[in-house]
Amino acid sequence: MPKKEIAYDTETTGLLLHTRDSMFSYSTCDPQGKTDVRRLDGNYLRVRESSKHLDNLFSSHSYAFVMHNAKFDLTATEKFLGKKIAEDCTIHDTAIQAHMFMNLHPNRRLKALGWELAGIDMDDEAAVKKATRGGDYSTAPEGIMDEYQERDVIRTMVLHRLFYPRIKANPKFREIYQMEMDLIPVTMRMEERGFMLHRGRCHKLVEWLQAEAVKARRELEDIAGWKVNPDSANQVRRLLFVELKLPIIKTTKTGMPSTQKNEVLLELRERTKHPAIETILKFRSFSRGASTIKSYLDLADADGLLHPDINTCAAKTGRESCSRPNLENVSKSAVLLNPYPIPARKIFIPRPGHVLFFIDYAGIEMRLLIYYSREQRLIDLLNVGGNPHELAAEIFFGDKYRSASARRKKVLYGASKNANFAIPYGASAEKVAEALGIPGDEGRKRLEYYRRELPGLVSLTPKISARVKSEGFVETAFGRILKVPRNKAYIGTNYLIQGTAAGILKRAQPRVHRYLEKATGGDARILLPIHDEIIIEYPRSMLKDAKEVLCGVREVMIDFEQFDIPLDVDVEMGTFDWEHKETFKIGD
DNA sequence: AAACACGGCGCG
DNA sequence: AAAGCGCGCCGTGTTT
Repeated sequence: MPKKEIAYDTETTGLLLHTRDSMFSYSTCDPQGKTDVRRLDGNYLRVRESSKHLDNLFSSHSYAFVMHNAKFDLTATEKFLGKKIAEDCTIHDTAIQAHMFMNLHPNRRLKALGWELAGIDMDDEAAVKKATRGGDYSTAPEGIMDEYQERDVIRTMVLHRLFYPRIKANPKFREIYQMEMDLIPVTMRMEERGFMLHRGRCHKLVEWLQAEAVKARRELEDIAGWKVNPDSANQVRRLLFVELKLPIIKTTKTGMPSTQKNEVLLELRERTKHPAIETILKFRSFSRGASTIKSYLDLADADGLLHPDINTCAAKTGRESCSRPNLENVSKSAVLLNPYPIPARKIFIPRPGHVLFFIDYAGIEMRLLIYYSREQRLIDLLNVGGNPHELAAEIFFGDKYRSASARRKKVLYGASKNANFAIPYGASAEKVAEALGIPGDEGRKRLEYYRRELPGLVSLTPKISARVKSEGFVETAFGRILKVPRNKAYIGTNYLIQGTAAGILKRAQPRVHRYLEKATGGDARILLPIHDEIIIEYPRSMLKDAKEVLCGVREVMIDFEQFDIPLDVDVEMGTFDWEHKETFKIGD
């Protein structure tokens, strides 16, 4: 039986649904534009009446719910009703619909789209903001909220009627949209489960970092002779480039001398050895680390669990993002070029009785570059398990590479790998030479030879760029259209690779979720996706089966018929925390 | 007090 | 003309 489409929107006291906030009202709108606003607060009779209505709405299974950011409304509703609903209800998401046609749009908020696409005035939001004055929306006068909520469901229904027919009309779009809808309940279970913090370790680390930051700041003040704030780029500029007269290495987009770490401070440290540089590097790293970890503590629930907001359709390329907190950028203990790394991954631990598994796609970026380049020699190489960077090293350095010592080989291999990534993205001969660590004219020759050997990779960006200039978009292997700014056509290569990798991981997640459900009864669960990897929490009691289970996970992750290159994953296990990983062999 | 732009920085 | 791109979050400093 066809379901009746109904727009649905919830109002909550804030954004942290798994810790402090909750839903206090909701609204609906039918296809004829008839709206209904109901409060879940106030007197007992009203609460009882609305709760019953809400429960019936989701129990009847006769509606298709149209939402803008469905994951949020579904989470709020599940929390309120105290039961799972996401898996069995039919949903639409106008934020995801909008992304499919407007991936470059800077602000896909409901209000903005309603105004731009349907001329619906945004004054209702201003009225609510004014009425609440810093408090949450449950404190606004109900009359003002009624108007606001009515308009929001109308906006949602209008957007749906605008976008959805265009999706329905195109089989590829239908598949992509369905994939996005399938990802929503799976993502909800990750957010709900949460990632556990070791709070004792957090406190210790914060204390140490704060003390170190204070020390570094004092050292800097002694060197400078005034109270320079190392967090102020302006003050650091004055110290380094006016008072100490150090050379300006690069400028910011507004033309000011830059003081950033990788390209400026580390270079200045190398060149001048000035002690001020060291204290700035220390202070910035330690103080940033302290406030980041404090924010983790602040966001954790009573059990020490972090429940991030995983936005499944955030980036212009179709990638996901993560916030409150962002668990995609938790710093590692050691990273090339970082003299003062913060070991933040040590404070993330598996739940008691569990271990972590990290499953990441092996070399997916290079594999996709090769796939899109149509360079048959490299496609064949991947299919026999060869290493494209090894081949690149032989092309660049020939016998000099083959007969080098193991130590020297490593250096040449690393350089070749860098150049091998630079070239398909359109690097100039100068940049290739720089990557290889050889003079410019020599680089030109090597690149010429590389072009004769592997023309596909060299012409990849020029080809994509020409296409972007004429069409304004790239199309991934899954048929997703990604608009690319025409005045920066060369970034099309990046959009294509990043967007395709995102499509792979997004399709993998529901498969892995279902597989783990079947194989472990849901005892092993996905905690988080991070662009080309997923983190799984796995019960120790089932470790004897882990090899087999992870083989199954691998199978479903690499099963994509649209590619004529093979995909593969690397598996690591963390018994202690997110930092300490060891290779986990699943092969025979 | 709140909103914004900017520079800076972590990850993939 | 070009080794690239994508995020979220922090603190500073200014504007409203």
